[in-house]
Parts: sequence; C-alpha cells; structure tokens
Amino acid sequence: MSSGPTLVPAAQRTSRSDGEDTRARLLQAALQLFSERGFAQTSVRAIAEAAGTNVAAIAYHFGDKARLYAATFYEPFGSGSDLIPVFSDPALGLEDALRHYFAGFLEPLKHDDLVTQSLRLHVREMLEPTHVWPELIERECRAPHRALVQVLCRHIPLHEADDDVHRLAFSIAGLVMQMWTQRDVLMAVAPQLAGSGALDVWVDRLTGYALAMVQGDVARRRTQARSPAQPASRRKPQISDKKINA
Amino acid sequence: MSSGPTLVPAAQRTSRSDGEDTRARLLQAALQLFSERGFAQTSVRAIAEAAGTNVAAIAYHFGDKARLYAATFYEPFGSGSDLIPVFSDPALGLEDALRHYFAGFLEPLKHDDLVTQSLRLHVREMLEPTHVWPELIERECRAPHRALVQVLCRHIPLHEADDDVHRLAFSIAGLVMQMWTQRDVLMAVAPQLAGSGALDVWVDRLTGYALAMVQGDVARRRTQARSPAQPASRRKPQISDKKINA
DNA sequence: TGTTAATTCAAACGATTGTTTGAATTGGGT
DNA sequence: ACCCAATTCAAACAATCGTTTGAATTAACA
Repeated sequence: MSSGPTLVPAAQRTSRSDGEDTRARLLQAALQLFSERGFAQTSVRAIAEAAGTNVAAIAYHFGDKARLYAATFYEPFGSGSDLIPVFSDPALGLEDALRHYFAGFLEPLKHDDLVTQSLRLHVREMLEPTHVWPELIERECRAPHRALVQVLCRHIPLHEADDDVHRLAFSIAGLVMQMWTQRDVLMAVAPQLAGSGALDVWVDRLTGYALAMVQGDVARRRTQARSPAQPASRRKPQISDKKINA
Repeated sequence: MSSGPTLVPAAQRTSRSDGEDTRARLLQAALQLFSERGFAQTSVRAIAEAAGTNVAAIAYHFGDKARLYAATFYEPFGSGSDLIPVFSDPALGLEDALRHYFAGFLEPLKHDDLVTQSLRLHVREMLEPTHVWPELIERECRAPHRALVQVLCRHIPLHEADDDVHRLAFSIAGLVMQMWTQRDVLMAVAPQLAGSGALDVWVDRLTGYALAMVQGDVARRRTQARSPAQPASRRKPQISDKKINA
C-alpha cells in the first residue's frame, strides 16, 4: 500500500530535503501543463518527465492525478479573489475602480509566470468544470462577482442588487474573459492588438466600455422608472423570429 | 485495404439506402458528442454506439476520427457567418443592427438542436483550436468580425476601420461569447438569469450595453481629437504596478 | 438464381492511459 | 557502523484509446 506523505511529528521533520523538492517540482510542472492543455489531455507521465522524476512520485506525494490537480488549486499561486481588495476599495471612484479591475486581471497576461498559469487554470475550470469546480465556485466565481456587484451598487446608486446589476457585472466580467480566452481569435482578426504591448490601451478602452455600460444602464433605469410600463424584469423581444431565421 | 465510400458512377447509385443512413446518423451523433465534450474527450466507440452502429463504420464512411470531426464542420448545420446578412443590413439603424446581432446569436441558446450544437462546436473550436481551426478562421472569425466592424464604421461614422473599432467589435463579440461559454458561472452567481426564459431580456440589455460602448467611444474620439496629446494608439497606464501587486 | 459490390460487424492490434508493485537508494538517528 | 524510515525508480498492471482486419450480411443486377 502507498502510505503517501506520511504524517511524521514535526520534530523529526529533518529528513532528506529532496522530498519536498520533487513535490514542489511536480506541483509546478503540473500547474504549467494543466493550465496549457487541461486536466484530461495532460498525462501523468508528461508531468513526471517535466518535473524530472518518475510517475510513481505522483502517487507517492499526491495519491493520484485528480488530487495532484486539486493541489494545484489549493497551493496559493494566485487567484482572482486576490484582486477583490484592489478594485473594491470604497474610496475609489467608479472609473478608478473599473480601471483597477481590468488592470488587475489583464496584467498577468503580460507574463507567463506562476500567477498567470494559476489564473489560466481557474479560467479553464470556468470554461470546462472538472471535479474541483464545486469547491471553486464560491472563491473564484461568487466572491469576485459579489464584490463587483457591490462596487456597482455603490455608484449607481442602488440599495440592494437587482437582476440588472448582476447582468452588468456578468457582462463586465465577460470583457475580461474575452481577453483571457480569445487571444487566438484576436490574433486572427487584429494581430496588432494581441501583443503584450497593446494591453495597456486595452485596459484603458475596457474601462471606458464598462463605464459607458454602467452609465447607459443608469439612464435606462431613469427612463423606465418614468414609464411604469411592463414589469421591469420581463420585456418582449422586439424583432420577429421570421426575420432572424430568414 | 479499406476503399472508403468508393466513387461509383452516379448512374448506378441505387444501392442499399442504409449506407447514407448510418453516415448521417454518425454525423449527427458526432456533432452532439463533439459539441458537448470536445474532440479529444469523445471516443469513436461512444459515437458509434450513439449512432447505433459499429466503430468500423466510422473508418468506412469517414476514414478516421479526425476526418469525421472535420465533416461535422463542413456539413451545413449552421454557422455564425449565416447571421452576417441579418445584422449587417445597411438599412438598419445602429441599435436595430446590434439587436439583430445579439438576438441572432442568443436565440439558438434557447433550444438544443442541430444549429445549437453546430454553433457550440464552433465556439469550442475558438476556445481550443484543433486541426480544423486554420480552415475556420476566415469563415467563422474574420468574416463576422469584419461585418460587425463595417456596421460600426457606418454608424460612428468612420471612413476606414482603425484599432479602436476592432477593439469595439471584439468586445461586443465578447458579450456573446460570455453567454455561450459561461452559463455554468451565470448559474452559480445568478441562477434566475440563466434560464432560457431570461434570454429575451438579455438581448435587450446586451443591445443597450453595446450601444453605450459605441456611443462612449464616439465621445472619447471627440475629446481626444480636441487634445492632440499623445499618438492615439498608445497611452501609458494610469495606475502604478505597486498598487496592483500589493 | 447466382454474382457482385456495398455495407456492417465482432474481434484483434498496438499504443497510451492511470495506477500499483517491489526493489533500490538515500541520509539522519541510535 | 548499523538501522530504519523516507524517498525514488523501473517494471508491470488493467483499462481504454484509434485503427485495422476479415468474414458475414445485404440488395441490386445478370
């Protein structure tokens, strides 16, 4: 039986230091390969080779492939929720808050370090959830979304979040996701905008887009409040399906 | 040797009709499974079973798995470029054009038919390109993007596309991609907005967002034209990295 | 009715997958 | 110097992958 990284009393924790070393190398190699190719398409042999060790070392240090994958999420290499305090500072104006939001999420795209790989892994998990997804929802999804919703509520202003604020926050997050997931497409349609050097202007423009979206929604709320009309959460489509399917 | 679907003179093309039948069933089963799980994670045995036939039938009708996958792209089940004439009609105002754009791309999300699966397959190919990607770039990426850029240029107005129009078009497309790729996330943060019934309001809001983005960019162009300042395609970031990495 | 080509299928092939095994190696503690 | 637990490794395991094979089945044509 494989005893795994046996729990020895911390007192005699002076054994051969190579142990923690290969564990760390495995973790880093796994993070890189998983973030590049995904869980299913990354073989344990490829990870072991990249880490300069043997496949059995994975079973020894982590148990199996699934737990190694989970470990890459729980080792604090970097996370989207780390950025919450950066953009949700109540002292910031709306434009500055949005600018910090985009700058924080796009800045890792310039490099290819542990933080970038960790975020890419999280993005991949949002696109194609695996067995760790249920435990990531709160920290990587709900928490950043809630923080952005609060920022928006503070500046709209709005006492409590409604559906339209959620739609705004979700769509603003979509601008970030587009940059993270569609770089191949951007390279195909406008390669001059896909380089790392273009990212600063992107932060500037996305901030402008998000700001306009929010202000536009504020205006819509005003005009809709004036005309009681239909229940606000439901409006009939304004184009016929006939024209769409033509 | 396997002769494949041998090219017989169309005159005597009256043989057993079951041939084309299983080919069609394989194609439909492949489309469904590929669009749900992706190329690598879909086994030929699963496809054959779903089509009610044998693995060897795939080799017989399509040669191999890669060519079956490619076939699901070339059989005209539905494509993003089909929607180009719907939203790029010069008679439409900007708001109507954008509304048709979003309505056309979101409407398939209500169903789960061949069109939906085909579009989902194309979306998946944008997220994780396979061997068919090079031949899809033009029809599924560049063409719709170019059409949207033209619509924007017509209404800004602008004689020829510049980087900022490309950024606008790419970001507007991002609003659609968000709806296609992040439904799990939406279900986690605002489940009441993730159902099929909520899509009509989504079309309305996304139209508003895109309209505000365009109008905001027009305003930015005016103020930037007034102050010659720095070369328009390059602006320095306005927040320090120190604060970001804090 | 017998022939022929198109089509389908069960079975097997080699390669790769994740996992397990048992022996070899290492280095600190008695 | 010896011992022992921690660590590493080559090898083998069963399962699954995409593909190939060769025989069985079918239906049109002579």
